[in-house]
Amino acid sequence: MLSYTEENYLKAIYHLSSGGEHEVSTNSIAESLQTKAASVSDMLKKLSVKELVEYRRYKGVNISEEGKKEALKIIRKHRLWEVFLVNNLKFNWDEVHEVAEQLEHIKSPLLIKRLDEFLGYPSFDPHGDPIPDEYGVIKDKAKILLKDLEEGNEAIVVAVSDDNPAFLQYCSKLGIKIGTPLKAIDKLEFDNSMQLLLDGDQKINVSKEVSENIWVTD
Amino acid sequence: MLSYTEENYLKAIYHLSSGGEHEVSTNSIAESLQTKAASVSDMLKKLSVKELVEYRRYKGVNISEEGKKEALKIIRKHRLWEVFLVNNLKFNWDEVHEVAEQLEHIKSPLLIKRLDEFLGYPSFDPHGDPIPDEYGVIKDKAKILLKDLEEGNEAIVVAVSDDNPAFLQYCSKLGIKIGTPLKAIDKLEFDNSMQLLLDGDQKINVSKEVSENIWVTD
DNA sequence: ATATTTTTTTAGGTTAATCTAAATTTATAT
DNA sequence: ATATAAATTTAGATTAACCTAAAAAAATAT
Repeated sequence: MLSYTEENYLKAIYHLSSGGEHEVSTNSIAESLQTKAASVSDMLKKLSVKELVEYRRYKGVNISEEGKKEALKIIRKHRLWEVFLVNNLKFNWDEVHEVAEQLEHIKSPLLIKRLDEFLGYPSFDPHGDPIPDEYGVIKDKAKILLKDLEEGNEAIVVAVSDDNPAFLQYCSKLGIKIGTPLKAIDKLEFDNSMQLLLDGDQKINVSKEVSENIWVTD
Repeated sequence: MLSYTEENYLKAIYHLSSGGEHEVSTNSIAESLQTKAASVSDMLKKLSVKELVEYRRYKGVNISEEGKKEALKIIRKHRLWEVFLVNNLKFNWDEVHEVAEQLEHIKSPLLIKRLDEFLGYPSFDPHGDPIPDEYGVIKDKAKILLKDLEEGNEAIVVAVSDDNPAFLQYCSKLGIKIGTPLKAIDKLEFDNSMQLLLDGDQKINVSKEVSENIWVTD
């Protein structure tokens, strides 16, 4: 049985490795979990003994297949709960992350099976992130970062970063949500901001920070 | 902010004192939480410093007003989640306690407000226990233990103990649920068992253990 | 009333998860 | 190629929650 803390480490490692493809550094884990590198070193040894990661001192870690399976279980729970909070409990999309961070650790396979059923087997959470199925399989849409959308091209918003409430509130204010059609009018060199046409009528300017946290279909 | 453990202690003390009326002994807390008396002594000192209980060495504890408030918040959450699990996720009444023991510790006032709303402001959980309102006020029905129902008297099942799945499964098997009408036909001296007429047609015999875990309206 | 039993507390230790500071390894820059 | 910087690990503490064993207090039984 994994502890709350072990689950959080696995989730962080999974995300930092973009699903297990890359090696992850001790410092990046520490930063992501708001803790110290020394604490991470300790935990990596522990996860390594449990064969959830492959760890060589000073060389970073790779998540193992078993570790990935565990991470995906937690991510599945997190995203299903987010759907519940938004669809059924009328939470705004900026209010769900923190609560889902708690709910994702509830241990009950039956609960998740029934919640999934209750929600109608959703494929995406309120921020456009794909929900792994019960076997951990993710069926995601092809997407690119808004900042990489070329000038003149049109696209549709399919996902946004989920962990910064202020960012999500700002998106709402701008009128950006999942499904919003937009066009890249102009990209400004000096500050890397972008001019966008939203919904075919509204012209807005978004900073680099914003365009790096929104994904669109090409 | 209370820890998971502190919350469990407060809840146990509240229940053992039947809502703050009685003094609670160290040993009874230890037994109820499946831990050792030494651990309880430590925790009581801690809760006492936080003024959640009034504690005098060797004299047991009384829960304070503040402690009672916290306990009721947790009990409210526990019971609301049980309603959700049974009404919406189709859990059986014997499957909800363990999961609710986890869910009750989720910290989000908005979540509970919205859950309550979503559920239609229920007053009782699936085992007939009253759900404290947002101010901690409990409106319970008058009820007596089935074992105290006098021979010849009729009554209706209004509550059952919630924490033993095997007991709840047995009740289901016997046909005992909330709302079941019954009549005390006979009380047997030698083993303290009772003969009951269920739903006006079915004759069953229940042990002392069973009749001490069912409440009825007199 | 005193001895015995029971209950409770204290003393001292363990484990998981954290930390700081120092040591070590790896990476980078001249 | 070697010095410096950066990243990482180790060493050693700390805290919360637990434990066992011994001591102390309270309850009980003769």
